[in-house]
Amino acid sequence: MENLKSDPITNFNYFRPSLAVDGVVFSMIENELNVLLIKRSAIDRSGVKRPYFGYWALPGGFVRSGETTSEALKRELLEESGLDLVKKKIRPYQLKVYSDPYRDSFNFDKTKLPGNHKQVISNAFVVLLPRSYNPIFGSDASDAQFFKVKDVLNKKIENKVLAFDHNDMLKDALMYLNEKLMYSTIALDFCDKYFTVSDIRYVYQSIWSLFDSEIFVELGNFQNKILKQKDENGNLLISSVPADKQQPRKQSGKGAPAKLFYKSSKAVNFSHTMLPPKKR
Amino acid sequence: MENLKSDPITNFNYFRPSLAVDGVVFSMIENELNVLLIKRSAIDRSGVKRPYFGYWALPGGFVRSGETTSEALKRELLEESGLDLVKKKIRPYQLKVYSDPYRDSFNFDKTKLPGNHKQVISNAFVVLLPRSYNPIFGSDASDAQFFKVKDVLNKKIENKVLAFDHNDMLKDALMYLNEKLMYSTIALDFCDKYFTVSDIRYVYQSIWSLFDSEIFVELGNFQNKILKQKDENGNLLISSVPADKQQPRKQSGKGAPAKLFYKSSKAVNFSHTMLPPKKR
DNA sequence: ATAATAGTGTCTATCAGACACTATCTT
DNA sequence: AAGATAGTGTCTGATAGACACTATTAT
Repeated sequence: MENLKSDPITNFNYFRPSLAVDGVVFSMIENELNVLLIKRSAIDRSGVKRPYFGYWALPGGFVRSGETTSEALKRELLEESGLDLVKKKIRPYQLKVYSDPYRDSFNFDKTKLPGNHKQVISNAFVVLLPRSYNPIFGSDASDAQFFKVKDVLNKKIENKVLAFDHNDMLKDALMYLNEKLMYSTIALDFCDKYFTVSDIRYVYQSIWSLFDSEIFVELGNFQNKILKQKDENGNLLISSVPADKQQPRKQSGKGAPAKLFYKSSKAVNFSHTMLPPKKR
Repeated sequence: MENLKSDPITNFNYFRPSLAVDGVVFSMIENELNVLLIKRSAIDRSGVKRPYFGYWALPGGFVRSGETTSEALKRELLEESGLDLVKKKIRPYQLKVYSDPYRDSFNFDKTKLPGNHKQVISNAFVVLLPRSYNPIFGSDASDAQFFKVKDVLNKKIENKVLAFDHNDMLKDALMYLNEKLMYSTIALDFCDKYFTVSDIRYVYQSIWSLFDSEIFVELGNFQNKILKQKDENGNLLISSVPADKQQPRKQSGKGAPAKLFYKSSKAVNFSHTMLPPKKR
């Protein structure tokens, strides 16, 4: 009964679970939504492979004493994948708590008394990386890799599914992202300091496509709308960089070079709606 | 070092915090948003008053072994206030995790080594009660009472503030509610099986008023809009009860009796937007 | 009758979607 | 020149806000 304690007031036994964090780290790579996965490869002292050995999983780990869950996430991401959210000033979004006692089924032994199994409760986060910050992409021999979300959803990964309940976490994170895209300026999290309208448009296009493959975000209408977005004081959401300071194009590609924009400093509390197009 | 454990793989000490739940339970009482609070009155064995003795706090308690956080919340609400979410089929919404090591400052002793203080991590929920389900309201001598949210925000309660970080939880819950009102059909959670359009309108009116006292939800436009809300298959969000089955008015009041409506069974995934009015 | 609430209809400004057209780049 | 992407403008139908007007109740 190692994780049961007696409450001095109630005399009820309450317990101290293992508290974990997991991160659903998204990145736009070549205008497609990708998610960071870590290959599980731990073996314990007695030589036994740990649960879901060889499976891909979301990055994460256990919260330590004196840490917030958000701090734990940042530490684990740095350790497991080299992503430095603090340095890059990237703020993780709290997604949900996953607390089903059976969620870590390998650790759950029904024959034991309550409290004698290891119940792992996880606080999941969503992390959005700006376009240019992708220290992992390319080093293909690594345990940490980005995968196209579409491929993960279609089970086109080793062992088909993710470890534990990480498939649920991914789906919940996508729902979260889909909603936030519509009713906040979170799409700009995927952009660098300077960005083009197309950069934003592809964020919407790629994510909405996951929910409805028919959706097409028309370029003209998107520009018309996004360039006019203002807050209640009339401040524009994005402003174009002065003509003389326009940087050379970032991606060498065909077509005319796009104007560079920057996000208004007031865009934090920017209420804005961008709904998927309805056909007429 | 009672709540430190050694991880067999990493040799890192990780810890097992106390995991709590708290509920921000809202109820529309006389067309105003109210929140359920519990008066803290516990004294421990040695006769010492527990932290924030005499303060009002959100209902909640510790998660037990084998429980999900949501189950713990339901149990605590039943114990502390008699609210039976299971029986009434009311589903709590996960709000956030509060994990600041200093959040329970009375239990935090900076002179002790890390791991030797009691770090309490809480998973907060939002609960919306339907209009007619209010077993507490009226029994004024109780430790559990509903307060007008406006009064709590204006510190018009005993000791002015809530216990712990419950003021933050309340504010976060209001932000959550405000957003969900706009982009989901969550307002109907406050309604009974049969309800009037005014019932819904007052939900919006009272909550939006907390954010902007100028806001006035015009009756005619609200009716025009809400009665036309359809999902992608053309199903109406709410339908009127057939004329012969219209119940007698619930609240005796002035004015014409309102038609009763019911929520479409398909309203769960109903995407709908109801934004606060912009002046013209 | 009067006040209060419920409900419908209409006018108008704004906005979203479709799409034409121009501009600027690479190959 | 051809193809591709960027960006602007216009037409049209839908919608939101303002508000008039009717209906139905209690007092």
